Amino acid sequence: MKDNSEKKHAFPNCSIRHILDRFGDKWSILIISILGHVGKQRFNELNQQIGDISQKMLTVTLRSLEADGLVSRKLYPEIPPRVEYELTDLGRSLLPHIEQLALWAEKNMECILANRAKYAQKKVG
Amino acid sequence: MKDNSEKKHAFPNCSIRHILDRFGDKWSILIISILGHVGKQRFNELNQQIGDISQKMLTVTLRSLEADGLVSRKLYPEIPPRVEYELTDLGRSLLPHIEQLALWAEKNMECILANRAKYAQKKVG
DNA sequence: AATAATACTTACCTCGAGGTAACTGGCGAA
DNA sequence: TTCGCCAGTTACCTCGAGGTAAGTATTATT
Repeated sequence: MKDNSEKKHAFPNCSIRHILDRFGDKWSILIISILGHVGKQRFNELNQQIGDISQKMLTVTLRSLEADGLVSRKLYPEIPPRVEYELTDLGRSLLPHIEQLALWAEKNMECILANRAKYAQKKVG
Repeated sequence: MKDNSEKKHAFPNCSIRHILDRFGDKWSILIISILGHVGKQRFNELNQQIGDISQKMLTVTLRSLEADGLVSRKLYPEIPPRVEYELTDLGRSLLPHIEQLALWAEKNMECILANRAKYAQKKVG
C-alpha cells in the first residue's frame, strides 16, 4: 500500500497555491491591472502599454484570462480587424486586492531592497 | 540616437512587477502564509507542513526571505542544530493582503475553473 | 563501528515558460 | 504589384527555476 494521498498539506495553502498556479506567471496580473486602470484596450494598445511583452505571450495570456472569464474579448469583423479587451465583473472583483498588494509594494519595496543589500554585504564582509 | 529609455511603462506597473519579481516564485508566499498562521517553525517542520517542497528550495526560499527582511532566522548552536524561522514585522505586514487574495480565490476559484472548462468545450465543440 | 538526528550544501539534470523572427489574411493606398 | 495595417500564429530556441540524490558536520546512542 503506497499511501501517497490525503496528507499533502492541511493548510489554507490550497487557495494560495491556486492563486500562484493561475496568476504567478509573468503577465496575467499586470494585464488585469492595466485593463482595470484604462478600461477597454485593443491588442496593440496593450502591447505598447506593457512595452516589453512579446506578441506571443500577450495572446497566450489574454487567451487564458479569457478562458478563466476574467477578461472579455470583442472582435469587430472589420478590415483591418479590431479587437477590444476588457475586464469582466469577475476580473474587476480581483482588482482591489491586487492594488492592495501594489500599494504595499510601493511602501515597502525600498526597505526590502535595502535589507537585501545589507544582507549581501554581511555575506561578503 | 537610439532612445530605448524612459518610455518603458508609465503605469503603476512598477510596483506590480516588483511584487511578481520577488513573490511570483513557487514557494515564498506559501511560506510567509504558513509562518503567519503557525508562528515560529523549524526547518523540518516547514518541510513537513508543505509536504512537496525539496530541501534545496526550502533553504533557497528561506534565505531570500531572510535577505529581504521578511523572515528571521534564529540558530541555536546545539547538537543536533536547531533553527527557528519566524515572520518579521515587515513580513507580518504583508500577511493580510495575501489572505485577501486567498479569500478571493476560495470564493471564485470554482467559478474560474467552470469558465475554463466551458471555454475548452467551446474550442472542441 | 555504524546509525541517527538536524539543517543544510553540492552536482547534476529536466522541463516548460517565455523570447525571437518570420509568416498569414484581407483590403486599401502608392 | 508591393507595402502597410492589425491581430494574431507557428517553429524554433534559450535559460533558469526547481527537482533529485548524495554528501557534510557534530555528537550521542547502540
